[in-house]
Amino acid sequence: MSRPPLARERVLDAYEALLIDEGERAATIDATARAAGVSKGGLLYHFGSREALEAGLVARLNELVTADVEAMAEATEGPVAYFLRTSAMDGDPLDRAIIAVSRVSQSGNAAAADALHEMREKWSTLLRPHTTDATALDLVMLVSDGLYFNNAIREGGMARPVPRGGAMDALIALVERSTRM
Amino acid sequence: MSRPPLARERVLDAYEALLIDEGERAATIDATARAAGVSKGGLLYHFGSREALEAGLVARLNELVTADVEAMAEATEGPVAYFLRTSAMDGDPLDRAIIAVSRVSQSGNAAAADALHEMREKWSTLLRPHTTDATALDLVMLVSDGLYFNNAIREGGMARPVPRGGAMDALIALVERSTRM
DNA sequence: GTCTATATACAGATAGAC
DNA sequence: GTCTATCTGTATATAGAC
Repeated sequence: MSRPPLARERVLDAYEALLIDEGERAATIDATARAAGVSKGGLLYHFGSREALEAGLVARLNELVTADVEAMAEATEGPVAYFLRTSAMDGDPLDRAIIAVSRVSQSGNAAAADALHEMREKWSTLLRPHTTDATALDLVMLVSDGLYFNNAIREGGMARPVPRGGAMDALIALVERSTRM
Repeated sequence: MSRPPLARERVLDAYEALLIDEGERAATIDATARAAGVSKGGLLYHFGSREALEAGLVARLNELVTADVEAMAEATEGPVAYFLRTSAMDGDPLDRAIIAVSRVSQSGNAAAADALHEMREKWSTLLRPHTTDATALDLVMLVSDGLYFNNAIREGGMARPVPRGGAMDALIALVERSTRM
């Protein structure tokens, strides 16, 4: 919590952006250093290896998840609506961390995969009392996953198939009609 | 259609498996050649570059999508149920192709991203007449995306959060109650 | 059609100057 | 804390033998 050095955060931001925008192969230490405006050696002072860089991203995700679960529990529109709405918040720090960590997990990083699974567990635990049964919970979780997946595979200038604005409100209403306690 | 050389298909299978199991960074030409049981030079005779390898995978996806859309249109349980059920068919050639191509699309391969979008378009077009409105169609598509996403991020020995067997039947029934014409 | 050998480039990581 | 220089391994791709 003792706020970390600025450069460290800038490096993490750059690495996250590269993972999201250009994929894991493009997110090299070299490219990350350039994007963050430091040299390779400078980066490696903060993160001694590529693995350490990945671990830093996972740690950031865990912090954001903790805050998100707290906010979800207290949301005035209820956890289900809050959960679905925030599953498609493009550019949101949590959403960016999730997409970046899911890219890292695809290379076989077990800690990254575990973090994603634990996040899902926390969400299900919180949402379970607000859904009629296990099937309804499955539905809510899968719609959220679908929103992330679409955020994750979108192309540069291409219009996204994810419902926005009024369409998102309608979707939330439909899911709540189908699943809410 | 004039059936392609066996070695070519084996190379494509190996590349697909590496992308799914170890991610794009591990799916190098060298590793693919080894997994397919040919030398690097042998592989490069069939696919002259990494891009050609990616293009081969996209072509395979397009063929499988065409066949899938036909099967969906004729499914006795109706297209919606067929669509959801086959969205989580682990090990199915189409599902494997989708996951592999989605990995490739993350490195910025535009043809791969386009193929995925066109696939989604074909599915929506076919499903639209079988759903009550645009929101219901969104719901069906997002549940399917969620099923793929979970297939895609699963870990080695880890139990998957995707509904199977009876849970899948229950999910399909719930979605159909909520969305069907 | 498949191989080995090789050229070229780039990735990750270390050493040591400032 | 940040840099440059450098080592080592590995990736893509080509050339040419079989």
